[in-house]
Parts: sequence; structure tokens; C-alpha cells
Amino acid sequence: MKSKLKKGDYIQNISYDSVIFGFNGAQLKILVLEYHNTGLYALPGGFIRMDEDLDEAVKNGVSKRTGLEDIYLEQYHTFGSLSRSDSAAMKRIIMESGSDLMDCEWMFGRFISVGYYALINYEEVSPKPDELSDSINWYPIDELPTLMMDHEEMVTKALQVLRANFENKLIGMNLLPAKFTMKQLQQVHEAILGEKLRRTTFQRKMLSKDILVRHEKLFQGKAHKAPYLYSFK
Amino acid sequence: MKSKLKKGDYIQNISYDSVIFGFNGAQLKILVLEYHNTGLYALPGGFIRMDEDLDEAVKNGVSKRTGLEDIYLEQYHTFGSLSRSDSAAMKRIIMESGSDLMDCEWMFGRFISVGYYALINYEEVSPKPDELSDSINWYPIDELPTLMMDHEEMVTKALQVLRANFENKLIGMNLLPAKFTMKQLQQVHEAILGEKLRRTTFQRKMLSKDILVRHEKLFQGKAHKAPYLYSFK
DNA sequence: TATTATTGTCTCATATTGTTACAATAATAC
DNA sequence: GTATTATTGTAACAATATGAGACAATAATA
Repeated sequence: MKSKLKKGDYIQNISYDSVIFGFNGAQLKILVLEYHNTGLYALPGGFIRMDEDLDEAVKNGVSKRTGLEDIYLEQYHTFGSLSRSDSAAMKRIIMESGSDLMDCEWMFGRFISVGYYALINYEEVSPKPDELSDSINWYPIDELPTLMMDHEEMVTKALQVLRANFENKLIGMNLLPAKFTMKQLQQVHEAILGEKLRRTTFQRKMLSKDILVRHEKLFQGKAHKAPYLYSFK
Repeated sequence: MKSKLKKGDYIQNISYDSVIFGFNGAQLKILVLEYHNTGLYALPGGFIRMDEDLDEAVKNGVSKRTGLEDIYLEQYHTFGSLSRSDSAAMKRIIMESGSDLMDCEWMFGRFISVGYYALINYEEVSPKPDELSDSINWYPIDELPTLMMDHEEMVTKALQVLRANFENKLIGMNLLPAKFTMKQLQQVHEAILGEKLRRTTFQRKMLSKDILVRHEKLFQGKAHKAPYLYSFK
């Protein structure tokens, strides 16, 4: 940690933060971390090395947090208001982490932060806290703890953009296992849109889009007709 | 100019660039400037002061270029690849401007640039070049000169986002005079979408949206029935 | 006063979406 | 085994939205 965050290695005054979405079958959740001994909750974020593409920096950072390699990432907004930076909070976090305050002075200035959201398959991940944080956990999007700085605004905006992008991009794909039932697909859509959808209309629309492959039926151990499994083309 | 761009005043390694859209009644155009004696064409851009919100910095910069006060501005993407920076080009621009190369050394490093697009009423603007540029002119979006660095990618992406936002936001509003005919409104839509629309269907859809106010008829001096004038609610 | 081009609106055809109904069926209860 | 249960897949019809054409209204011009 100490040597990893040396001033000269990073672009000054820029950071990124990530809203990492997962779906547990019923709810849309995001990853939130808690910094050591501070009671401060935050989105996973980081800095950009001088010799690194912005997209690469975010990809590497999110990969490290989740252990996943291929991650659906989308840049959605850059947050640049003066009031968003909070040097006092950053000082506490660095202090409690045991790092040298002098070495980290560059982190206490003003930061413009680029927001990304990620869509990942909930089941494949067991997130691990890093050196700065006590814990990193899934929280349903409507039961988040109070987040530091402008991170709640970041979540709100990420959800907005996710919903706006929803029709064009094939978003369900990234939140589900490779094979899934029509009901699961509908539940993802409902969780993201925040509303109930009509079953028959949803099914017809999905099938008419020519984006799904139908597979063998699932033996699912429930007392009713077994549904087909689908995957994306 | 010399003292205006002092290093300590600005956030290092961050800039903004703007795609300023206007509509002349037939074509969608954007503002492109040419730097002194370099043959380099670029989008209007600038830096962010240490004590200034990102949004404010862009608003002020675009206001200065266009002379307009209330500008519809939308942040659409942040460009952060390593390869986008071109220190040689920046050196030429600064050299030809007569500024001190040493004072401006901070401009030759790597930059992450936040892209904004603006929608303005073409008729109200007579853009003026600043100290660094020979000219600033309107160019139809499909007849642009070759732009420096990644500015062509910036235009492409701006158009993409503009089209994607098109249905939700009331975009025509910002490109037209306060009162306009249905035909003008249709022409804006056609210019942005890049396709012809059916007159009757377009009219029906617009009127059903309950966003327009119908005014008195225009005495327009053409040999046919005069159209109504409309404004946005 | 007739002609012209464009406008505003109507109608009918077609496509899309909402809603209801119902047969198929995999486990469970008996 | 056989009936029961909950859910699934699909069909059928209704309601709504959109595509396409027709036509009367009308402001300037010939």
C-alpha cells in the first residue's frame, strides 16, 4: 500500500468510482465498501496511473475487487463539482489505514471523478476487501447505507443511465448466468426498471427480438411444467 | 493570454472539449476553430480552474465563444486513452500563438478530456475566434475538415449520444427560435436523426405529446396556405 | 379569378401491444 | 397409479399506435 500510491505515478486530481451491479434472482444490488475504523461507506474507486488508459485503469480496478476478468463496464458520467471533494474524510481513511499522511497528501486535494457502472453475474463473485477497507458487501439498491461524499448521487445517476440505456443495450445478458429461464430474464428487467411487467407480453417481445436461443428444458424440481432454458445468441 | 494560462491556476491533466451544435434551417452544423498558422482544426475546448466547478468552467468557456448566456449543455463522455494526447501539436499551437513555451509546459503532458455538447440557436450567434485561433466557423456535420487528435471521435460520439437522448429530452427546443412552424420542427428532427420523416405521422405525434402551444398564423409570403406558429410549453 | 404549393386533418390499412384464456406438464399428495 | 397444484407456452381477440394516402383549406402569384 505505502509504495503503491506514490504521487508521481498517478494523474493528479482525477479518480474513478464504480457502481457494480449484481442480481441475486430477486433484487438489484451494488457493492459498497466500508473503510477501516471510520464508519465511512463508499463505492469502490481508485486512481489512474500516468501510463494507463482511463478505461484500462477502471477495468483493472474492478477486476481486482471482484476477481472477474471480462466485465461489462460503461462510463456514465464525470462528477466535477468543487463541493464533492472532502479532504477531512480522506485524511481519516488514510490515517486509519496506517499509511504515511505525507506520502498521501496529493489525495487530499480536489478530485474530479469519472463514474463507471459494471454489470456482473452475482453468483460468480465473492468480493474481497482491500487494504483500505474493512468489508465489501452487496446492498440492495433501495437499502444502501449512507455513503460518503457524492457517492449517493453517483448511484442515482448510474441507475438513471442504466434505465435509459436499457432498451438499446442487451443488459440482462451481463447480470444472468449463461443459461436462464424466461422468468429470470423478466425478473432482471423488473428489478432494473423498478416495475412489474406482464408475463405474456414480455415473453412475446423477447422471443420476437431474435436474440435468444432456446435450449433443452430445465429439470427444476418444482411442481409444475418445467420452463425452457435460454441463452443469448 | 500569457498570464491567463498559468500552471497553478488550473487542474493538471484535465481539459474539456465542446461540440456546439446549431441548425440553420436545413443542416446540422458544429463550430470548429483553426489555430494560428498551423492548419490544425479543433473543437473549442479549455481547462478547469482549481476553484471552479467542471460544469461552470465549460459553461463559461462556451459562453465566451458564442456570446450566449443560457446554453443547453450536456456532458456526454470523458475521453481518457493514452494515445489521445499529442504534445507536438500542442507545442506548435502555443509556439505560433506567441506564448512562452516554458510557461505552457504543463499543457504538453497527458490530458483526459471531458466532452460536452451544446445546442444553440444558430441565428443568435456570431462566433468570434480567441487569441489562439485564426477562425471559428460553422461546418455541416458531414463536411467537417480533418480534426486534430481525437476530436473526430468526439464528434461521432456526441452525435450518437444526441440521437440516443433524442426521444427523452426535448432537443428541438434548443435549436429553434422561440416560435417555429411544424415544418421547421420536422426539419430539425430529420437533421439530427439523419433520415426523412413522414409529414402526417410526425405532425400527429408532436401534437399528441402536449408539449406545443399553437399561436397565430404566420404571414409568410409564400404562395400557399400559411402554417401555424408553435412554441414549446 | 384561376393556379400553385403547402398545410391541417381525416380515413383506412397495417403493426404493435394489452388482456384473457387455456392446454401442457413436472412434481407432490393421496 | 391417479388427481392435484402451480407455472409455463402459446393462441385468440381487443385496444392502441403507426403507416400511407386522400382531400379540403388557403395565401400568394399569374
